[in-house]
Amino acid sequence: MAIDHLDGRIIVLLAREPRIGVLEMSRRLGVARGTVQARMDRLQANGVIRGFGPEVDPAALGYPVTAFATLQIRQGQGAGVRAHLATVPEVLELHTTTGTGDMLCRLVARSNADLQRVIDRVVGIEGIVRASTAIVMENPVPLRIIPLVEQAAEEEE
Amino acid sequence: MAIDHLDGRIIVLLAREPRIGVLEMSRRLGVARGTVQARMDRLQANGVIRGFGPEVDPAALGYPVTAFATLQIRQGQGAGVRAHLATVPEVLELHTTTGTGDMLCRLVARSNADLQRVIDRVVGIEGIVRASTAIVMENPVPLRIIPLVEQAAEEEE
DNA sequence: TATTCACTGGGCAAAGTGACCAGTGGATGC
DNA sequence: GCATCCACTGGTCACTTTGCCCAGTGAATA
Repeated sequence: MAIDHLDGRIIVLLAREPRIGVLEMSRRLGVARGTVQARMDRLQANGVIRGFGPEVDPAALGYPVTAFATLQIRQGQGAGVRAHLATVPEVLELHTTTGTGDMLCRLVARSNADLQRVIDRVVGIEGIVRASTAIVMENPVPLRIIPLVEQAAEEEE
Repeated sequence: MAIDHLDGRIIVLLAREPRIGVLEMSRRLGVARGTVQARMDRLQANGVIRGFGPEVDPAALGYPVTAFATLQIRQGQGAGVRAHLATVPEVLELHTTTGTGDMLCRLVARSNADLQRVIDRVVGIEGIVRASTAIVMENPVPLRIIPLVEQAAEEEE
């Protein structure tokens, strides 16, 4: 789906001040309220904006340790491993990737010691051949989308 | 920060129906409006809820390819590399991890072919010794937080 | 030329918001 | 035992925003 400049400004504005209302947005952007409303409906209908869920900080919840685990899966065991990992709350994200039948998952834990428990639970299923874990120290670029939105909006001018 | 059962229910409710208002939440949860309001203020003040930014789907924006790149950095060049990667819109996320002075970054691209351009741009700076990239095929567990919130809430009953 | 489409600017009732208030019950400290 | 603190309740208030409607305009398209 193509995004124009106004769409881009709407998304960026939403990202910067999420609690802003449609009326206030229309004032800031200098367009009619109905326009903003229609654009937002379209963006959501097209799946560009998936939702407005609360961004929860795992660290504030007591899970300050983040790690990425690369898993090597035995042929044909992928489905079982996926289902297993989905049941572990500390698995925040799971991807299957190219390479030697690998998966990559994002984990959190209460401490470095606790991470051992999480990993034990993660690998506690048939089908995982090998797991290698990298603990996150810093997060210089937290998950972001604004630069990409701006680029996408410019390309459709 | 400790989270109790009511906090947990508030977050889960918000995650499921993000556009819900304080009044409607208080009705669903069976508590007074002021209580929900006070809890939300506290959750945000404590950083548990970071915000309510729109969740934008890169695929819908025209970037359907996701990849993770592991970068090996030459000693002492970390700062420069970080700054460089922050300027690349396709870099959605960057972590420094344990291991041999490594970084892990999440990339998106318009196609597999376009990924080459993105990677060239990523590694186009002094200080990156080696980059290995894994392309994401499936995403069986998209970034989620609800199970963790529920676990954290139960532990504080 | 006729039609379609996005946008404007306006108006309406209904609902939600932020801000208050007094009252209640439980836990804590003296 | 008693006073104090705190979170919660249930209510009010003025104000703003929402969702929904409308007719009119200008640009692009058939």
